Amino acid sequence: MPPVATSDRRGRDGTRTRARIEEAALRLFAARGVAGTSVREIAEAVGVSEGALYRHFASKEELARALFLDRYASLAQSICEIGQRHTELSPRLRAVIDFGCQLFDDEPALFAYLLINQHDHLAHVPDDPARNAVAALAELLAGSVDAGFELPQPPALAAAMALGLLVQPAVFALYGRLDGPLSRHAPTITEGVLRLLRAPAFG
Amino acid sequence: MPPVATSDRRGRDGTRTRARIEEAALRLFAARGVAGTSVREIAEAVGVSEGALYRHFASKEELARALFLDRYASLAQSICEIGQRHTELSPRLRAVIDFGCQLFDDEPALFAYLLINQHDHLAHVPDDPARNAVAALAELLAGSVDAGFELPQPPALAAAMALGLLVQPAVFALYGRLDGPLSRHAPTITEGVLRLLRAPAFG
DNA sequence: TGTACATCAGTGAACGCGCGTTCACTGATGTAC
DNA sequence: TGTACATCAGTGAACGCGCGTTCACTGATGTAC
Repeated sequence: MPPVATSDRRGRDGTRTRARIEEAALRLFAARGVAGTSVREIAEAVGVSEGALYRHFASKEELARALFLDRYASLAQSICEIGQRHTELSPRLRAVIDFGCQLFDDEPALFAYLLINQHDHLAHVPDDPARNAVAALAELLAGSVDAGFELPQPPALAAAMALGLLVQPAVFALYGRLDGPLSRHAPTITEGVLRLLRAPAFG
Repeated sequence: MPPVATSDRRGRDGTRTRARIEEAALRLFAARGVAGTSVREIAEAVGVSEGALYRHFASKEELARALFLDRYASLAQSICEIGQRHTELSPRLRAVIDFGCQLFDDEPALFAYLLINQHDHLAHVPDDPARNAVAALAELLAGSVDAGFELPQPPALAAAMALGLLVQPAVFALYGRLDGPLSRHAPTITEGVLRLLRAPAFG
């Protein structure tokens, strides 16, 4: 019998536990903040001892950071894939805004966690568009300047403003200043970004 | 001799100390976060004992909240005043964006503190435009729909998108993704908001 | 196949440190008469 | 004006609690031969 591959191990494989720790931590961190969540609470939510947590993460802080960097990277990945599926600016924007709104509606805890804790981890995110959602978004814009569009300058400012048109409504939705699922507003947001980036008809 | 008015007391008046505590706390909270700043550090920065701090604030958490609510209210106040100085939408937008950029450049710690800690305190901000900067901004937009403008709907979404055009560039500036003082970009941001809110020439 | 050993996810109790907070006290200033 | 008392900002030492983290141990599973 050939040696069993590592990924096929059942009882001794902690992959599933690690995933459950991440899920519970994400939910608790989003709801009460990292400082407001104790290791005891995470362990209790998962149903393991506190010590078990340290088999998977060196510290609570490392858990919070790994969580942020992982999720942020997979967000970046999704944006890059949108760039591969569409080449022109309009459909790219439509797709990425639809995706962002849907993500917000489907996983509010993930969105809230990324939003609230960006300030603690953003400095540790690489510039690589494959792992950095903002870099991926900037590339999406700069890499597809079609006829009829004239991005505000510098490009980083154009990216910031376009992102703001999506993120700030999400923040409003998070705090109840904006009603309903965010997806409902996706067309208006898309229209707003198009207006922003479109070359004005006049001088 | 008539009794001395309370506000004229010198040695027993803690007003100055309270202000110094707020200044030091704002600076430290902005740099290291509320959880990352101890009461000992604040007291040391001010040059008083830890106990003295509790003459002015019931707890560290109350200090953080009072700081947020006060500063947020005075921001709202400034926006309201802009609404009184200008009646049409264009000059209002220009003035409020100039003001916001200038504030960011002049008091980065204040801006960072409000930005980073909004998620902890926003739920405790009243809806009154005199104390709520976002409500003040919404009023500024909704209360001056001139010819040539047609705000996206609902009004809260228009306010969110307009705010995003200013706040997200500020976030980028904070993390070094956008160069130079924010004021340098104020004209482009203003132009962006105008494009967003202006009725499209077509359909 | 059977036996001895290795690996490692998870346990559970304990540790100790840093934290926010308290409190009896001081001394300067203000008030009453 | 002088004296006795009240007020209150600030002191500094102490407290104790909750926290993140550690560690010797267990037991299920995998490997060698």
